[in-house]
Amino acid sequence: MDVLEKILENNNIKPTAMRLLVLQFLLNRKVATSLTDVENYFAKSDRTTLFRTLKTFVEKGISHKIDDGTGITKYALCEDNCHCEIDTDLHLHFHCTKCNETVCITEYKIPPIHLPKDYTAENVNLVVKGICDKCNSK
Amino acid sequence: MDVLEKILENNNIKPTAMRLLVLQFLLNRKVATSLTDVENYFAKSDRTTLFRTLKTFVEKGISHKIDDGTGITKYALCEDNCHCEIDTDLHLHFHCTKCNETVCITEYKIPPIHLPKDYTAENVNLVVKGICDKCNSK
DNA sequence: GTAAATAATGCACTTCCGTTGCATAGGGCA
DNA sequence: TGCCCTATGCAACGGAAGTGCATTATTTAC
Repeated sequence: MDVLEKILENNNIKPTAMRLLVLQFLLNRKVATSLTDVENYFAKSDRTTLFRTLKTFVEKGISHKIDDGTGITKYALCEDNCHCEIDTDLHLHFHCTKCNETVCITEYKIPPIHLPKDYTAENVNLVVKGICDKCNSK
Repeated sequence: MDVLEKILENNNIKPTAMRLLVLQFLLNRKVATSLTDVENYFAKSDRTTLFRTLKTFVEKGISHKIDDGTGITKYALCEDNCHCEIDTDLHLHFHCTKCNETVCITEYKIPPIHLPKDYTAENVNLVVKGICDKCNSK
């Protein structure tokens, strides 16, 4: 059986043609992807379908939403060693203001956050903006 | 001269009636404020004017934009001991998922962020979601 | 003081993105 | 084959940010 199909079925997602294509697209991209990105790539398909496909991926846990401060929701598949889908994990995302791409940086961990008394943390979103490695080496 | 006027004039903002009112409103609120919040409070005024007032405040440096992950842009005046308007400062914002309010937490600093090679950080946005002190003590 | 210039305000409208409702198509199963 | 459930596609909605332009207010020049 196809690797892509396996990924979907392992997460209780019926492997339709569209979903396999979107999954492959996300796998090939190393950066966080917006609905519009997917939409532009699959010009033939409907936005709603793609929207719901991404939503399904998030709900089933093979992808996670990223809020990188641009106001546009991004999606990224978690790598094997990335546990971004777990609420208690600390997400570190880097948004390059030059190429406008957002990447999930998994190799550097976020130090624990200290909060004032009586505050309870459920989720942490850390977005660093700046220039990415590719743009810096140009 | 009025304190409010002084604040505006010190930052090269012409102190119009509307701006003074918005400034006062922001001063009284201890939490981050969205355009809609201001709009609802000043029902008589036009949204565009309020939008541009907030924009002016940000441009002139007496307020800063907050992206708390709700998708709605918030604004907050910096307190005297808060340097949120400077790019190099590390912003820590707390969004309560119960009362839906976002506050600027200035008393706890963010540890320095380590990035992979060739990444340059210009700005850091850290949003912690959870339950705030008020909601926790209810 | 009047006129011209500049800035602020208000209204209308646009755009963008996320989202939902509903009808249709497709695939699995009795 | 026929039924059912899910996925898909089309249309439309809604919220929020933002823009263009005419009007009003305020400052500046004469």
